[in-house]
Amino acid sequence: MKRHVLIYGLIGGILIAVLKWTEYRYLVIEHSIEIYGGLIAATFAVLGIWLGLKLTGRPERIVVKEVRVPVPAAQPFLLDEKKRENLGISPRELEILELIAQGMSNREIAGKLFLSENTVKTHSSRVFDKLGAKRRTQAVQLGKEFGLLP
Amino acid sequence: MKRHVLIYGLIGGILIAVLKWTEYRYLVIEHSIEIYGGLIAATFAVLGIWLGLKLTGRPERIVVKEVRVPVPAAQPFLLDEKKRENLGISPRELEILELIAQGMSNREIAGKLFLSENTVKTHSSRVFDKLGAKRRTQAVQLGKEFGLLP
DNA sequence: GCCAAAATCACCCGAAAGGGTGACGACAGA
DNA sequence: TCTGTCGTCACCCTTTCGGGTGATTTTGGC
Repeated sequence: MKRHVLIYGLIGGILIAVLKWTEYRYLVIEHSIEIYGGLIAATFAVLGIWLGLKLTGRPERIVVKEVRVPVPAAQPFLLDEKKRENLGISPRELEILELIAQGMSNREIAGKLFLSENTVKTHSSRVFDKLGAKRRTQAVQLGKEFGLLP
Repeated sequence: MKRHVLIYGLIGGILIAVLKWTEYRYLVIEHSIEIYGGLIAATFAVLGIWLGLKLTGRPERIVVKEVRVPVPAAQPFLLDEKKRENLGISPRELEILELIAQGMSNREIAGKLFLSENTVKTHSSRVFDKLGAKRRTQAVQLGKEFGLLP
């Protein structure tokens, strides 16, 4: 987690240096200040969002205490936290499983979660193993049966 | 978790110090463009972080005690035949899609339906095309949304 | 501060999936 | 009869998956 902040600062510093350098080259042009400011704003906004996403960390999920009460129908789906832990599936792994269930490829998941594709593959492999699935479609099916997916 | 905030603040302070230092060096030459850019950078960084936090914002909500565990509640599921024809999906293609949704591989489907694997692949390719899916997991997801799958 | 679990990433390799094309027979409807 | 759809199958090629192994870094609990 520390690394992200460091990277953030580093990139920020580099950007500042670059901008400063370009500043001297293009300052003569009219309205360049606006462009300069816009660039800074955009980059820092993106970086900030990235940092913010990183900082939010793991999605804490709702814990379900099982009490068997018959209910008519129509549930908004509540994650069976107990089942998840029984199967030894980590929150992150479940997160990957959810994205798989939405039909995303490993590469897309990696992009969405700011991960390398290899990491996504590791997570998915583990979750397949824990679910006893051989394919991602099967993992999704099993995940639904186990109450891990809506 | 608080430590990260502290580190971030620390680095922020260092950055501010550095900026201030450079400010003193160049203030006399170029009129406070650094301050301008720095301010923009800072505000947008903060804004971005805030946005990032808001986007995925959940400050560790936990625990729902005594949750009603829903009983099946008998949702019959009726195939949306109209939708199927709208999409131009043939019955056979839907049959393959259903087996895909159950997590079966092309080979397994071929075995179950006494078909060649190639045939299964053609059917699945066609159904993916008609659904606008690139992957079988996505096809399953879309199939459910379209009311073609339970 | 140490330890275990979790998360991250890399590399290799074989299997599975998917895209594209072409083909052929059956069958229904014009 | 002709045409269009459906179902069937083949071949080639690229991409994606999944298994296996090993490694480092974070994190949380004690």
